[in-house]
Amino acid sequence: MPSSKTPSSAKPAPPEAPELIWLRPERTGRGPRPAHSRTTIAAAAVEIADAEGLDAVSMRRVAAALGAGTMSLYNYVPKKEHLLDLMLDAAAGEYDLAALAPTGDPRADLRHLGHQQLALCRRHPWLPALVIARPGIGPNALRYTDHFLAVTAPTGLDGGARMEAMAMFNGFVCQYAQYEQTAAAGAKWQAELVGYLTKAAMSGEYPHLAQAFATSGPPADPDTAFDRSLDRVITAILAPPAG
Amino acid sequence: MPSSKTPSSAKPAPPEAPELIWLRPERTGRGPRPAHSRTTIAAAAVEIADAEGLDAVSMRRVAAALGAGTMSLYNYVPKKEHLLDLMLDAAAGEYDLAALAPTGDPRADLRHLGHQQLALCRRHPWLPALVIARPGIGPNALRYTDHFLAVTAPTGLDGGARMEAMAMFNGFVCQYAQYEQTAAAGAKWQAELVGYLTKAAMSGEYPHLAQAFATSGPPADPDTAFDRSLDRVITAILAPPAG
DNA sequence: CTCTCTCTAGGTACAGCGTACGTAGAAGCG
DNA sequence: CGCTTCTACGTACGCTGTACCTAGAGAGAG
Repeated sequence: MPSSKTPSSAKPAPPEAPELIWLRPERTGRGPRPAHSRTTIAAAAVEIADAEGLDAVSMRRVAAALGAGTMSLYNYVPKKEHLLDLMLDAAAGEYDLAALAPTGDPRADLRHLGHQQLALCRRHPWLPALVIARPGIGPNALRYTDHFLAVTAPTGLDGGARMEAMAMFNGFVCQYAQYEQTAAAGAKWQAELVGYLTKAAMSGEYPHLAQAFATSGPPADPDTAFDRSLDRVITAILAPPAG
Repeated sequence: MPSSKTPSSAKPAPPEAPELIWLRPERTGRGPRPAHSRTTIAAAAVEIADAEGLDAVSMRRVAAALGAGTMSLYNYVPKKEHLLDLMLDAAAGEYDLAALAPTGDPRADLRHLGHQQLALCRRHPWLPALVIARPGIGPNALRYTDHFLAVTAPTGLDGGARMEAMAMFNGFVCQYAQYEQTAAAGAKWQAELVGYLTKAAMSGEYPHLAQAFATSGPPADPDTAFDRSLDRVITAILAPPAG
C-alpha cells in the first residue's frame, strides 16, 4: 500500500531518536502525563544499588520499586544503559559544589574535591564502576566538569589540557575507591591473596616482588595512602608539561 | 538415614575450595586426563572477545568453541569470573618484557612500558575493562608486576609506594585506552555528544566549560595526547612525595 | 464539544545468560 | 580387580534485556 492514505500504517517521523538520553525531551506535552520522572526513576535505581549492589538493578526491579509494570519503564528509559546514565548523574548531583568554591589555590581545591569525590564513591559503592565505564555527561556531571575547570583555571593550562587532567583525576579517585572496595570485601579472599602472593614471592620467580615485600613498611591506613597518591596526581596536573 | 553407612551420600572433604583460581591445581593426577587446558580455554575465550567483544564471551560460547559441552567447562573454571581471570592473564602473557629490560632510566623505561601496554589494549579492546575491574593476579600478571618494580627500583621508593605507583600507571593507561575506544566507536554518538556539549556550553550554565571550548586548540592526535598525559603520570610517580 | 492522534501502561513472549544437580563412564591407586 | 575420583554433559531453573502488541487516557484541532 504505497501511496493510498491508509490511516494506521503511517510512520511519519520517528526517523532517528537520539542515542543520548539527555537529548531526548523528558516530556513532549502530548498524551497523558507520565506517572514518573527521570529523577524518581534514578532515585529508585540508586536506592536499590546502594542496598544490594549494581547487579541488583534490573529493569524489572526498578519498575517494581516504582510500582510500575516492567515495560512501562521503557517509556522513560529506552535502554538499560540510559538507566545507568541517570544513576550516574543523580550521584553527580550530590556534590556540594558550594562548599568547594575555588579559592585560587588549585592544589588545595583539588584536594578538597578529591576528598568529596572519594566520600561519594564510598557512599555509593557502585559509582566508581560506572564513572570508569562511561563518559558521564548529563547536567550534574557537567556542573562537576565546570567546577573542575574553574578550579584549574589558575594553572594557565588550556581547555583541552584541563579536560585531560580531569579525566586523570577522576579516573584516579574512582580506581582508588574501587580498589578499596575489593580490598574490604572478603577477608577470605584477602587471606588467600596474601598467601598466594607470598608463595609467589618465595618461589624465586619474582625477585623484585619479593624484595618489594621485604622493603615495604607496614600497610598505611587507607586515608593516608589516598592522600599521598592524590597529591602525586595533583602534582602531575600542576607540573609543567614534561621533562 | 543419619548414621548408617550408606555408601553414596558421604561428603568427606570438599570443605573449602580456594576462591582464587591460581590456588587450584590445574590437574590432580586422578581420573581421566582433561581434554583441555587453562591455556587453550583462555585462548578460545580471547579469540571470541577479540572478534565479538567481551559480552560475546559466555560459558556456552567458549565451551562450544572448544568442542565441549557447556557444563564441562565448569570442571576447569568453577565460575565465569575465573574465566575472565584466565583471559586477563593470557593477555598479560603477551608483554614482550625482554624488549623492555630495565635501562636504569625509569622515565624512559616507563614510557616504553606504557606504549607497549597501550598497544596491547588496542589489540584486545576488552582488556582495559577487565584490568580496571579486577586486581589481576596470575603468573603473567605477576611477571608484569615484577618488571614494573624492577624498572622503578632506581627511584628509591619503597615497595609499597611502587605498588601504588603501578596501580596509578596501570589505571591511567587502561582508562586512556578505554576512552579511546568509546571515542572511536560510533560517529553518530560522537556527533550527538559534540552537539549536546556545545548546546550546553552556550546555555550559559557552564561558563568555564564554554571558555574551555573556546581556548582549547585543535584536538591533538591520540598518540600525542597519550604521550603527554603519560609523561605527566610518570612525573607524578618520580616526583618527591609531595609539596 | 467532539474527533483524532499520540502518548502512557502494561502483558506476553523469546532468546540468552550463569549455574545447580544428577548421571554415565573412564583412568589412576591400593 | 575393585574402589575411588575424576571428566563429560544433558536437563532444568530463575533471571536478564527487550521486541511487540493491545488498551485506554488526555491534549490539541476543528
